[in-house]
Amino acid sequence: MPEGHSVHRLAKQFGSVFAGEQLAVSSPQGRFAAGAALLDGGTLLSALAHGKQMFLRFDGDRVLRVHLGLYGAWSFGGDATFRGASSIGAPRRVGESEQPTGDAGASTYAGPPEPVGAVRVRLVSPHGWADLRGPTACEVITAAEEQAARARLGPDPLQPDSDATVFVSKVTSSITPVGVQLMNQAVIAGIGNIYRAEVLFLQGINPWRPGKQLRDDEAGGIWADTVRLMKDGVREGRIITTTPEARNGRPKRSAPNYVYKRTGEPCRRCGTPILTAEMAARNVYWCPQCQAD
DNA sequence: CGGTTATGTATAG
DNA sequence: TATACCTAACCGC
Repeated sequence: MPEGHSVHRLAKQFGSVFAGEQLAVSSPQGRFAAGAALLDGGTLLSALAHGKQMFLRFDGDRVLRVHLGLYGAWSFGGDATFRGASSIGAPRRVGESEQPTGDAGASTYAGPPEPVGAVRVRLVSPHGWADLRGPTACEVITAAEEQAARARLGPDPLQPDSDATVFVSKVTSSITPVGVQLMNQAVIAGIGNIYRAEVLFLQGINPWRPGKQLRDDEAGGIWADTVRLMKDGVREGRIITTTPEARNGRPKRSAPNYVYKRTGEPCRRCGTPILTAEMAARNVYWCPQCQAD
């Protein structure tokens, strides 16, 4: 998926283009017909991202909980109030940016297009539309259930009131490798496979090191760098972790990351070939020199 | 056109 | 640890 930064961009977008609007909700694909009927005609009050989950709060104690999973994505279109709205979700290539959607920001908006492909949910306001494809989770819950779902998540580096000490104490109290813990959404909410690899490289920490062997300041460094990287991700709409110097003058898209998906290629800092291994069913990447342990 | 791949998670065993 | 979920782009034939 789409790591946490994408979900925060989505929540912002829903808040700016749909909040306060009455929405027609449907499920062109049919798999969400019952849930769509519950929401149809409701007014969107607010949108919130916590980690990789998004909560769209409607009036009448109705909340649409969406988790994009590995392949989910939203696309948008509409009149001038939708200017800048992009398709946000699972990119298909490393470093890919969000794609402008068909008629987002059109000066003459004539309503939503015929649904293309498997559209699980379609939201339509007087000003535009949003289509959701391929989510892992998509359900209508209550505000109380939203609170319960959020209580199962760890602190989100992108929420200003998140408590870094909660993350630090969790990660340092378990012998589980730090690279496994960073993918555990109950430890820190929003990190995915790219941020895991990149933040551990930047902090010079081997993914296999047990959490208990991290000093508090090392865990705090992981948190602080994750906040920085994910804020950059929200701003850019892509995960760019390399500095211009590390890219050696090359464009961001050709060298966006230090280690992610660079198996066998030379480390951008020391030239040592990047290693990869399976860790908790996902590929982890690291530089054996810069992240000796 | 079929096989592969993906920034994720839940569940079974 | 393995598999299911179930979408779309990409690649090789």
